[in-house]
Amino acid sequence: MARRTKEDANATRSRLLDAAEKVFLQKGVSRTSLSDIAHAAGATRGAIYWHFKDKVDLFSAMMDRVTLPLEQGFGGVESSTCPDPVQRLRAVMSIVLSSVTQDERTRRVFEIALYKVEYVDDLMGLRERHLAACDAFTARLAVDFELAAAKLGVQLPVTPDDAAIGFHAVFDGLIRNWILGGGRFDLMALGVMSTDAYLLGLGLPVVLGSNVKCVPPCVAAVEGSVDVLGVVQ
Amino acid sequence: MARRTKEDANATRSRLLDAAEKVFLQKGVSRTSLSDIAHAAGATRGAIYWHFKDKVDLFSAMMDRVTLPLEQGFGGVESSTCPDPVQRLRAVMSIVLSSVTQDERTRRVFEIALYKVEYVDDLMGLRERHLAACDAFTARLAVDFELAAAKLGVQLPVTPDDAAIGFHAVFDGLIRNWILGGGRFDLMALGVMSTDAYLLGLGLPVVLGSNVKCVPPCVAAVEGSVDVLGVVQ
DNA sequence: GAGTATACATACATCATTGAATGTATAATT
DNA sequence: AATTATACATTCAATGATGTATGTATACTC
Repeated sequence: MARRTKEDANATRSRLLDAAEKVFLQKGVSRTSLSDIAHAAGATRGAIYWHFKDKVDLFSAMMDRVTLPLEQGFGGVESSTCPDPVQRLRAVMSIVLSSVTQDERTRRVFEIALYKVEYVDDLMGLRERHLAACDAFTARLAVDFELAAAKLGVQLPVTPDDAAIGFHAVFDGLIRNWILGGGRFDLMALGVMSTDAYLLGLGLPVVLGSNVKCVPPCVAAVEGSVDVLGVVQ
Repeated sequence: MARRTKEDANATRSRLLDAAEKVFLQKGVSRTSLSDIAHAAGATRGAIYWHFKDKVDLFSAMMDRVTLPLEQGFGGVESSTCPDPVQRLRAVMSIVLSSVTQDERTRRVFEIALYKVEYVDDLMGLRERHLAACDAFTARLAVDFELAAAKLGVQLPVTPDDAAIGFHAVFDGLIRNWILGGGRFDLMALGVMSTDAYLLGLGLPVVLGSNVKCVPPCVAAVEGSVDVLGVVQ
């Protein structure tokens, strides 16, 4: 065929990424050939090799479409908009869960990242990046745990770091099982209850299942909230 | 070569499974060829095709070596040996965590199941089986949550089923992150603390981090304890 | 309006993997 | 002791998948 305008090219790129999402989810990353993706996008492998270096590059771009805006929006819950550290912890959790439940693309990419790809070789870089994001996320959580304990004058039974790891594990596990089961339970409701129970058990005063306050408006728009990669696994 | 004795054949089969574990962990399931495994086992593909139908069959056999004994030993924590439902919940969790931390093979196979395989096509049967085990596991947890609430005369803030899902999510998430990070934190200690905090937050009386009692002797032997598949994801 | 870079499509060569077919030496059976 | 089934090893044909090379039509530059 022929050369398209810049917008056409971008549209093609998006169609390729959309197709990749679809086919990756169906067949798994390793079992889908570039030909599969090209066909699903109504194009040929030529288009893929023009826009991307190889399959790993394509996969990374697909992930970036979801994770980058989420990493960007990490500041959604700032101390300015949400002064109480405990409520901030609850807000962060709520934001992550809503991004998974509300945004279809986020959910699909999560499912791919969780169950349809093997973290080896070329994809190992992704694992490292993920681990780093995970660390940054728990580090941020740890700060709020420490602030909360100090503010309330309570002594946590564990270090802030450990408290953060456990907190992270709660909704990490919930998200995984929610996706595995195809959304068989109310992720938002159970997520709030479970993390509240955890916080309460650590000695932080929360009313079980009470409304999550100080969630910024951006949550309604779902896009862009908090580092979700740090939650995936 | 020539025909071996029955024991020789079984030894070969075991060596093939050992090699599969090793190579799957290194290269991921889809990227390892049967030739890779055969070579690692000091054999040829002929041996593999003799003992197994194909790669999926080999993979299933490898999983069975770990999961079957664990599914078998589900009764490790019976009401006879552990009469208190809350302590039973803690014991079950403790058993699962110790099997992961103590048994090298279990840990390896968990890592493969979590990060080195794609749940698609042929492997979908495994996903279904896993989901069923997961359901059975949470159903059992739910029973103890209900018994605990009744025995203590407390009203849980959630249904027993939801309490079980959350409980499961806690150490499911912990195990995942522990494996991802290569064992960077004390899984046993953090697992006990986190689940205790969760139970306490739900209104069940536990002393945070107290010793887990009524763990049967079989835990020391690690092998065979509880349905771990229901924990994997 | 000629040339060039762009945005792909098509064609090709290479390589790896698979399943099956066949070979074969020996343990078990009689 | 002859036969047979076993436990593999070896060989073969077929299939894709990949990366690259090349073709080509058109948008853009001058």
